Amino acid sequence: MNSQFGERIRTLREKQNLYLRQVAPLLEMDTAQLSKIEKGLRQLKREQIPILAEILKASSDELMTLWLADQIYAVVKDEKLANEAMQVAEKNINQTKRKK
Amino acid sequence: MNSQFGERIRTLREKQNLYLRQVAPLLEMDTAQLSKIEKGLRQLKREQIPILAEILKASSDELMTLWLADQIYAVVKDEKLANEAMQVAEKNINQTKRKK
DNA sequence: TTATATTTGCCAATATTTGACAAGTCAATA
DNA sequence: TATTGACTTGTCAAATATTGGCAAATATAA
Repeated sequence: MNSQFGERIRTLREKQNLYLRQVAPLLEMDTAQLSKIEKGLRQLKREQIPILAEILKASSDELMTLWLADQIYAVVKDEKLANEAMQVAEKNINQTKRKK
Repeated sequence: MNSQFGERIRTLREKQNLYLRQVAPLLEMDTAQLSKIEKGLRQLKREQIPILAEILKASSDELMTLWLADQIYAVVKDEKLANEAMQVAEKNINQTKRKK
């Protein structure tokens, strides 16, 4: 639970008036799995994000951002040093980028 | 490779003039494993961080922060949306904190 | 060469995540 | 209250990923 990505794709799906039963097969899974994904109990595969974005007529970048944010959140939730760790990580990312 | 945590504990170990062979048994592992951890090829278990901090006479919080930063980095490295995702995640963390 | 420290490669053991299915809840409505 | 449709939940084997342990390789110094 507590999944930004899951909440977002549920909202988008409902906005498109689509049922789980309609969307799930397009992602080659059953409704139970997609239901769990929307509730944050399972992870959508990274490479399926663009596919789902198209189905839901949404921005792939937006969904990818939320999906990544969920992964990060899973690492640091309940950590008292979460913010410090994020700062260090952010620095590393931007340094790596600069080197390219 | 590319592990802040690993680099740091190697530096600390060398500063204490300790060999892998001396430290590894205190963590109940062999030198090969600890070597890989220092090179970022394996992860130290989260619960072993305080133990290692004591051995190296270092700050447990500092090591924990670097360890967490490595986990975050593993998620977002190579992601063009890394920074956006970090911002979203950071917001979630601080909202969760506030609710407590 | 020998000795010591570290590294690397391999693979079985262990742990984690996923896929698939069945059974369950819930709400609407006949 | 029985039925239907949408969604949810639980279970568990299968698929994946990670780790532990060992042996061999490398490196450096004497």
